[in-house]
Amino acid sequence: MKNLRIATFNVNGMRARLPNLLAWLEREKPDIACLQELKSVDSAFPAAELEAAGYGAIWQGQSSWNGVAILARDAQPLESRRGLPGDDGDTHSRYLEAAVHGVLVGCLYLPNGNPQPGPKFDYKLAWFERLIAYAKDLQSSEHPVVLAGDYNVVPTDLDIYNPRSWLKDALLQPESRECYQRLLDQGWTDSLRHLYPEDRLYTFWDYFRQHWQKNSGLRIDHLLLNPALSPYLQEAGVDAWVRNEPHASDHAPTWIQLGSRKRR
DNA sequence: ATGCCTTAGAGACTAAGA
Repeated sequence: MKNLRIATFNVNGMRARLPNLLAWLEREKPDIACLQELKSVDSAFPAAELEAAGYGAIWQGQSSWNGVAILARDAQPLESRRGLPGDDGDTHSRYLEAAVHGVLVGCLYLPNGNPQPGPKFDYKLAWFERLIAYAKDLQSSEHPVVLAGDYNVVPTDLDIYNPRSWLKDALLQPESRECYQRLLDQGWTDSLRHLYPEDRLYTFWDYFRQHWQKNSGLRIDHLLLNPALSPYLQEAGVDAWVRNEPHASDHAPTWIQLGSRKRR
């Protein structure tokens, strides 16, 4: 495995965030970037600007909400799937998958699920079940696979500054956490948690109550590796500086560095 | 229970986010 950096970044509006996105790509130069919450239609995707920055892309847009994309540095992602199987009536743009730089990359935007209980929470859990069912074959694949994106799940209380005011939120519900754990139990590696088992690492800080300034964050953007890929995990982190920029998304890019197989 | 803030897209506001 050659050195490869794979990142996931919920941009929260592609149009509003394009300058921030380009500045991040220029500085960090990820080889692969999974984007979520484009909030714009396919025809508005800034393919030319990304091309000029050195990135090929595929995207699945949607007006106003959702939307996912996969960017590849000096390459064109080879699309292998758009949309999860299991519900032909699901119109949300939340899953895109491609072969890039020798890795199969699943880019996902899992439903938020608020308010709960209610139909949105039901949709979240149903979508999660479809992901778990679909991920089973990817997990056992002999090809390297990463499932990267905004999972909208705070896996444990270590992944949030203080759960107290979030106890009724869909991101912390036992059902949401149970789904995430059941996905991991298939044999996926949660990259950041694997490398930093006891650290408080956040990927999202909401716009309210000066949560960024107080580092009141949540870890909800995850990169999951199958056993064919996990031996090559070398480093992982969060580009928190992006969250501190003017006009920032409420998420920061989260990344892994792959390289030669780690000695054990 | 809700605001706190920000986005998109419509239309002078609403829905949604997490």
